[in-house]
Amino acid sequence: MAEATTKAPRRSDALSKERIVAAAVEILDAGGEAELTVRGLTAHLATGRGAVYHHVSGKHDLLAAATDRVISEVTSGARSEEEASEAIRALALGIFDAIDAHPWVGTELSRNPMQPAVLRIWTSIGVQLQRLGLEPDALPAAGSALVAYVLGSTAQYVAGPRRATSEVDRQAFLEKVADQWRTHAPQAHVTEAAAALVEHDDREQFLEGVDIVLAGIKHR
Amino acid sequence: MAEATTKAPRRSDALSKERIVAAAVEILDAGGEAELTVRGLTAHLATGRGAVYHHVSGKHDLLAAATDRVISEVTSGARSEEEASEAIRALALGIFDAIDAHPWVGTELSRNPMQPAVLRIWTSIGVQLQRLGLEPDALPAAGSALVAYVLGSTAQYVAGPRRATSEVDRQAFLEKVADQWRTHAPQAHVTEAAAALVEHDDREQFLEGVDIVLAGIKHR
DNA sequence: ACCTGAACACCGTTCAAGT
DNA sequence: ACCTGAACACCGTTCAAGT
Repeated sequence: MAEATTKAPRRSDALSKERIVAAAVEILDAGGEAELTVRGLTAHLATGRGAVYHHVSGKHDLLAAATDRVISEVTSGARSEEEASEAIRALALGIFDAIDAHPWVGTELSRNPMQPAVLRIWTSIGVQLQRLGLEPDALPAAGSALVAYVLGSTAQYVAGPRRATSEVDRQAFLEKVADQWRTHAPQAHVTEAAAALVEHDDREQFLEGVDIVLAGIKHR
Repeated sequence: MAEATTKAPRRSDALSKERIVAAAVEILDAGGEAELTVRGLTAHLATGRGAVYHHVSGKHDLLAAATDRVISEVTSGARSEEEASEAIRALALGIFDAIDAHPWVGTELSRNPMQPAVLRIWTSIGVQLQRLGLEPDALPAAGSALVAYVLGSTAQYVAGPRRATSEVDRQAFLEKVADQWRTHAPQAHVTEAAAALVEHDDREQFLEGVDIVLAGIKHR
C-alpha cells in the first residue's frame, strides 16, 4: 500500500542546501570568489536560476555556509588530550592550512566577522584558553587577540582575491616593505631583517606569531 | 599676449584624481561600500559616466586610493620622540580610530592586503619595532604579528559591511560566543569570563591586545 | 513543495563622438 | 586632452507559470 500511494519518485539528485553548498565550494576552489555566480552555480547544478533561493536566502548566506563547511572540519577535529597551548597551535595551523587550500575562506572570514564559521573559531579558542588557567577577566582580551591574529594573518596571507598572479604579487609587496624599511632605517641589522622578511616561510612565520601571542598572554 | 592666446579657461572644478577620491570618501562615509557606484559617483561629480576612468584605472584603484587617503593621515602623524612601544600603541590606536570613523577602511584593508595603505602600516610598524632593539631575524615575525593583529582586530571590530543594524548584531554575536563558552566549560570562572566578553569596551580591549603582542615580542 | 526561466533592476567598463 | 553618455556584457533576485 505504501508503494501504491507513493508519489512519483524524487529525483535522486534533488536539490538540498548541502548539495548547493558543496557545488559552491567546488566552484570557489576552482575559480575563486569572482567565479561564484548564481548563473554559474545553477548551470553546474543543471537547474533553473531561482531554484537555489528555496534552500539558501541569497549569495551571502551561501558564502557563509560554504565557509562554515570548511572551518567546521577543522574545529571538529580538535583534540583535547594535549596541552592547551599545543592544542591552540594545532587549531591555528589547521585554520591556516584550510585557508591555504581554500583561499576564498580567508577573505570571507575577515569580510564578515559575525558569521557561523567565526563563531566556531571563537568557541574553540575560548575553550582551549580556558584550560590555560587565566584569570577570568583576562580571557576576553586573550581570546580576542588570538582570534584577531589568526584571522588577520590568514587575510594577509591569501593574496588579493582577484589576481591570478598572486604569488608574484605577494613577493613584490614584501620587497616593497623591505625597501621601505631599508630607506627609513638603513642600519646593517635592518637590512638583514628586510632580507629575512622577503625570504621567510609563511607557515613558519604564522606559527611564530601564534607563539608570540601565547607568550604575551602568559607574560603580560 | 598671454591673455590673448589663453584657451577657454578650465572649469575651476575640473576633475582630478584627488577630487574623485575625495568624493568617493564622502560617499563611503555616508553610505558604506554598497553605496559607492560609478553611477552615483559621477552623478555626485556632475560628470559623465566614463569620465573617472581618465583619472583612476577602475573601482579597485579608487577604493585603494580612498583607503590610502585615510591611512596616510594616521601614519604621517607618527611622532618619533616617544619611546618605541609607546609610538606603536599610538599608531595602533590611530588606525583603530580612523577605522571607527570610516568603517569601510577596515573591510578594505583586509580584503586587499597588498595595497598602498597596508604598505604604509607595515613601514610605520617596522620603523618603530626596529627601535625596540630586536635581533634582526626576530623583526619579520614581530612585524607580521603586529600587522596581522591590528588588521585582524579592526576587521573584527567593524561590523559586516552590509548591515545597518551593526551595533545590535555585534552585541548579539558576542552573546553567542559567551553562550558557547558557558556550554563547553560551565565552570564559574568561565561564566564570569563570558560576561566580561560581552561587556568589554572595544577600544580598551584592542589596546590590551596590542600590549599582549608587544609583551610576547619582548618575552618570547 | 519544488522548480523553471523570463523579467527586473541594477552593476563596472568601454568607446565613438563631441569639445 | 578631457569629457560625454549610450552601449555592452554582465550581475543577484523575484515571481508568474508550470509540475
